[in-house]
Amino acid sequence: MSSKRDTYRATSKHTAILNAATEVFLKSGYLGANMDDIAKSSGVSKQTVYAHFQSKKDLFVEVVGRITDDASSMVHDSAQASDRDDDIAEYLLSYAIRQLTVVLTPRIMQLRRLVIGEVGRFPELAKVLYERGPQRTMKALAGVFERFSKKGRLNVGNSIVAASAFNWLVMADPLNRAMLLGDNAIPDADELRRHAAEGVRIFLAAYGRS
Amino acid sequence: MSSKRDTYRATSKHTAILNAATEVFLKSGYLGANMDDIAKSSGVSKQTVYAHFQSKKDLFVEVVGRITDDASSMVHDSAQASDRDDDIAEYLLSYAIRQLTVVLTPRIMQLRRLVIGEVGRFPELAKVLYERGPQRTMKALAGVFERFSKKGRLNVGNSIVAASAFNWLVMADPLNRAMLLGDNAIPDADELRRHAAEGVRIFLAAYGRS
DNA sequence: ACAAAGTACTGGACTGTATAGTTTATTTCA
DNA sequence: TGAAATAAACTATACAGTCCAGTACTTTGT
Repeated sequence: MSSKRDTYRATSKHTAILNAATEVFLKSGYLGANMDDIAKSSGVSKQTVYAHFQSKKDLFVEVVGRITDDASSMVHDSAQASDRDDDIAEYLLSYAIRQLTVVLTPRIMQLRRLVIGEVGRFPELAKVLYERGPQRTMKALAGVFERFSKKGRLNVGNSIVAASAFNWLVMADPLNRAMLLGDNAIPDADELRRHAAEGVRIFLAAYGRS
Repeated sequence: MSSKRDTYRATSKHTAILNAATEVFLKSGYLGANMDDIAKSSGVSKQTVYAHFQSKKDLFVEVVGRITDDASSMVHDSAQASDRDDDIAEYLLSYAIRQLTVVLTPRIMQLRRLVIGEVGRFPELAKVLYERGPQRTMKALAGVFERFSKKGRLNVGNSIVAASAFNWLVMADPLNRAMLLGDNAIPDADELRRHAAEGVRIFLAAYGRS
């Protein structure tokens, strides 16, 4: 806790450790990872690792927290051009494709697997991943839908319900396939686009106004 | 391999070991589980465990395979009353509720977490889980949809695409919540019914014929 | 029926290895 | 000179898998 900068402990080593630990944990899981490996692969002595992080658990929590944050902002940074009066179908399609493209990467898939496998040991991490992942996405979408709805361009009762429907219409199938079948099951850009388009079509059939 | 019944090795102990191992693996994960615990909790000596199963890996594979099979048949055994000329909405709703009720149990959720966490070490198990889970469901649904479609009561292009859409409209949100937020996030029967109804509504808006 | 022979099982000690975290003596560098 | 870092040895524990000596059960031949 408190501050890692109590004295002049090198920032570069701190991040070197975090980076190495990230790779090791992603590859081997929490129990499978080993602190000697992490130290060696950070180019740092084991003692230094323990100078920067109190324990394996602490290190793991920081690692997962950091990737989760990074991934979350990657998803939500680009584009928020919500209010444009363009074709709604167009808007939803590009939203869907961006979402799919960002989330369906080996790294984020592996993070999900890791966190899900450790729900028992680290329930907090999974909760945070849910909040910064699906939940954050759905809240953002719900806001957009409400605005569209007020302009009479969408017919949405409960905007959160609609957002969840849209989100999972788009994400669920490829996400679940990739989770269980591995990175080879990640669809290519073409398939992604077709899948996203069908999701948009279904959504607009249920919530559209025209 | 070959046969466990080469001689008169007791079936009761075999299943006692499997049952105990199931609990231990579900609770602690693959690496977290420990063969002494499994032996003790089977009421059997460690030597006997190794007489019935060659190694921890073998035992794990059998355990996961067995729960997967059980779960899969639980989902697919009850009801296949497809061709009845009832209300389609009614049919879909009951299908959805049954599916949700069977899958959203702590045991099956924990199995999914376990298998997902071990995709790296045991990719085959995850593949089998996918095939006997979502894939099997979607194939069955696709068959039903095609029949409805031929009778002109549904307007489905690619039946697999439609089946996937329906399946995930119904399953994705509660499944993902429960995966990450734990068993407390499993919705009660009322919530389940409302969620299923909205899924059916969306699906019929896109694929219905009326 | 009965005994001999083989098979299953037990309990516990044992081997070998892995690994989280600590300690110590030494070196680097500001 | 003094904090930060290093390397390497060390502690303590955990655990997969094996070995062994002895007990109990099942089968088979008579």
